[in-house]
Amino acid sequence: MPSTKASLALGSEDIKPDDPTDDPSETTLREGAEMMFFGYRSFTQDPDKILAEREYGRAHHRALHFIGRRPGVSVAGLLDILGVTKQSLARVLKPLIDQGLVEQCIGESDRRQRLLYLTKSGMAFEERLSAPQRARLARAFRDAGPEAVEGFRNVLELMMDADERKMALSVIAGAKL
Amino acid sequence: MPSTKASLALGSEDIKPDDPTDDPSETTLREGAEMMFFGYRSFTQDPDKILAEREYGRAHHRALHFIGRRPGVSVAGLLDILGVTKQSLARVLKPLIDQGLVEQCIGESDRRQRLLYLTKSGMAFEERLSAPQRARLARAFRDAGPEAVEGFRNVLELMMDADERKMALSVIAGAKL
DNA sequence: GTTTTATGTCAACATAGCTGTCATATTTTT
DNA sequence: AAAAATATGACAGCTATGTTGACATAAAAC
Repeated sequence: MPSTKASLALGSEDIKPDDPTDDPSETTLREGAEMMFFGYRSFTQDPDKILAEREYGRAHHRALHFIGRRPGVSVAGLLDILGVTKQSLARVLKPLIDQGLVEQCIGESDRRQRLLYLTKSGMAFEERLSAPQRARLARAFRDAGPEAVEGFRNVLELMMDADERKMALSVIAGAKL
Repeated sequence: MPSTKASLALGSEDIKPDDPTDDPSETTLREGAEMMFFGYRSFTQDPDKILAEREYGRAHHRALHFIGRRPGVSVAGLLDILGVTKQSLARVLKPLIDQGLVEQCIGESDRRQRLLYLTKSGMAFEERLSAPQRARLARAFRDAGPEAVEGFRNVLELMMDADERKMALSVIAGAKL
């Protein structure tokens, strides 16, 4: 059984050798899936703690984040990004508006639209939520090195279906939807 | 403004140059956080569809996965891995036991313990859930290449706090908790 | 002027996390 | 042997976040 690459795992499902030119081994895949689970849990834990102080949840952070990223996004645009239903978003958006973190402006070209912006305090709260998360990411990126970051990014990008990838990359790049 | 590295992003928060010897830029961090969000959503979508056929959810998949990974794990051990409360786990575990996917055996050394195992049909269903997820991961890993996979793994690992990392790696390696 | 679109809202439901309390069986400690 | 600690199971009740379907309104498009 020619295993050319030292593997961290001691698991028993490894039915393929770790030949880099071949498909990834079952062990590599299982490890990857478990890293996704544990890594994502760590990734979200900092803002979750802050959100719990008020009566907000992770969905509020996501809305604040993407409104901050795309000031003037329409409700429909935000629905596309978040991938939830109108009602799920409304339940999150309403308290944010009522409590002065998000502002609605009527669209200029289309007055049916409600374009969304963060207020000053919305920006401040979003910053407070994101700061520890970014610090965590910064530490991981710095310690892993730029090549690892590139690999991390590429794997996540390739994990998406074509449509989803197109949408995600356009959001990340800041292009208009 | 010396930016030595072509960046995908057109965003405006980039206040530091992309010097690999320095801390990651704000743009890199924001892109990384957004990739985590979009990537994780893609990662979970395949099993979610299958789970929805029955009255199961993502939590059932996680329980099946880790019981399959560590046959004979105790309830307390599974609670440590999943990081949820006893009540949250019980609500997930009970239907799985009732419907014959998970089996409980009384511990030999400590008869208070209920050691958990997948039944034949539990293994089959877990396999059915994981197959499309692993296929998605395999495609991403193959297309990104082994170095990217290593970077992906390292970044996720470094994202965890020390305690969490220790636990996660011991689970992934299959060591006893 | 009719139709389509963008948005908001209401009711109702499911999943999945949480806390707190209590019960039971078993092991460990005194 | 009695008491304390542990492992598990089960109850009630709360929150957050997702879902569907129906309906209303305002503005745009035809």
